[in-house]
Amino acid sequence: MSFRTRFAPSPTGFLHIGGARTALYAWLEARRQGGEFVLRIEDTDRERSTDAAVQAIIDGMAWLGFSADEGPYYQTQRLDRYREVAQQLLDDGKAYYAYESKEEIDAMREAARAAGEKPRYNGYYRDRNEPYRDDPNRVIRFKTPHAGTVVFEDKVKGRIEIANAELDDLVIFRSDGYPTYNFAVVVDDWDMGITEVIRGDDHVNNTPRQINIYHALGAPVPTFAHLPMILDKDGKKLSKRTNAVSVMDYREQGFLPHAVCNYLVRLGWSHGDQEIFSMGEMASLFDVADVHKAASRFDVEKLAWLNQQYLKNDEPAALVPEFTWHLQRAGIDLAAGPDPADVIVALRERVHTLKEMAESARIWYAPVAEWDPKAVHKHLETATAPAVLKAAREALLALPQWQPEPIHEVVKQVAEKLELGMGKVAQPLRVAMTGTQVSPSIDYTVFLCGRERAIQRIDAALERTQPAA
RNA sequence: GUCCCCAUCGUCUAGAGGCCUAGGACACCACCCUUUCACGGUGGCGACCGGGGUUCGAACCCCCGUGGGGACGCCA
Repeated sequence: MSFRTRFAPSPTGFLHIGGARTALYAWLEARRQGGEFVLRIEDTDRERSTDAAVQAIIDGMAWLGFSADEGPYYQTQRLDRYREVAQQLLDDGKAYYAYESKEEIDAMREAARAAGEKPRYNGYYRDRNEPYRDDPNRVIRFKTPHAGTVVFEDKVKGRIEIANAELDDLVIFRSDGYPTYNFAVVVDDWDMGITEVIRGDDHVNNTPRQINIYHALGAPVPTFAHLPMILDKDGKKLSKRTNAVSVMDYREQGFLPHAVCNYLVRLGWSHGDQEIFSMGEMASLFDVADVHKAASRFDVEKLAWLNQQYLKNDEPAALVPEFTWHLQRAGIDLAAGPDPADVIVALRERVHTLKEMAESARIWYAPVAEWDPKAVHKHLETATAPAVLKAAREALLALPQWQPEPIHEVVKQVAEKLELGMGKVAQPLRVAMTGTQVSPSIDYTVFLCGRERAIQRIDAALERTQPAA
């Protein structure tokens, strides 16, 4: 049978970083195995599910650079099928109706806990064979075997064993007529021919229950791979309050989708000492079976480093669309300045994110916002600055080709002509162009201003110099 | 409380009994490069949770402890 896995989020919010990793791993695994990756929306919780969340999940995946081969399927569109399967279980005597109220069940759990046991349903209606009654508390419960042990070989966790005695008769159909998660997943994964279930390890404890249902249904049991959690920097659960949790938050912060995927794939998995993986390499090298068992912490610093690696090594043109998105977000008028690809070349070694890059780029799209007094004092109010600026102005005006290389020559020639060090020429020019003493290399800084704007800025700077004594 | 799982530098990890004086990466520090800021280069700091076994030999295997996480819903 061909390999099939799936990503099955419940649409109750954005695509968070943990879900993104689960989806990525499942997608990667499907790629390597030459199988399919199915998207299924688990929307049986009608209260919390929204269409907007479904879209957010799909958009998040698309931004990261992958998508489902099949689906999305919606559980709410498969209700008849769940009813049919539940009825079958009822007919086979493998499930039964139960009528306890919430309060009664709470009391049961309380009693079990008081007795030092796991809080469980006591199976009151299990073998009572009472006639069906139309009761508002009516649910369908699954007959979990009393004896025996469920054992499964998890691809990441290894052998996991749980005694059936630890389990109780779980509800598979709620009183509102909707199936519960543990039942719907099994029916879905069976119907959809899923051969490998890849999901978060908060589901390990559900797995034995689900395996019992597979058995009761006579369905083939898929293999399981339970991924450890992602923790925050302090080893705590990722929370909305203190961390960026939505993948789109990472976009907002200026990270490249590719860098996020690369970071995620290295979180709990490795391939020797390799740090940088193209999507293609990931797809051919990644194997869930090699994923770490322990949870790992999210380190934005390393993500930032990875992001810069991509900023530096990607083709600038390939970065332009995402960079443009940030420029626009920063309220920068693209028409008022240079080609974004040139800006990328100038800044990619100096920033870690596209957001920073957009901020730093502002100087070439809008007027100098303010003159740093220290910069002005140190580099403009000097004996040599006026001569430097005048010489540069003249040479730049006459320059046949407005390109970084010739501009660099101009700077060199001015330095030679006035018998000054490069710093004595570059710094005043830099302050003239930017109002600060920090910027990319002087040739690019001038180049990106454009000739007209560069000359204007030199004139403005000249007014701030002190007349040579 | 009960059950399940986990445990190598601050962080991500390599390590599948001798190759380990424990390797790489991020971060940090120093130096070099340099027209600023960076990039880059070189070097440094820095870990096998504790205790028992098994073995000629253990980061790797077993047991106990400790610590951490997860689950115990008519949520998924």
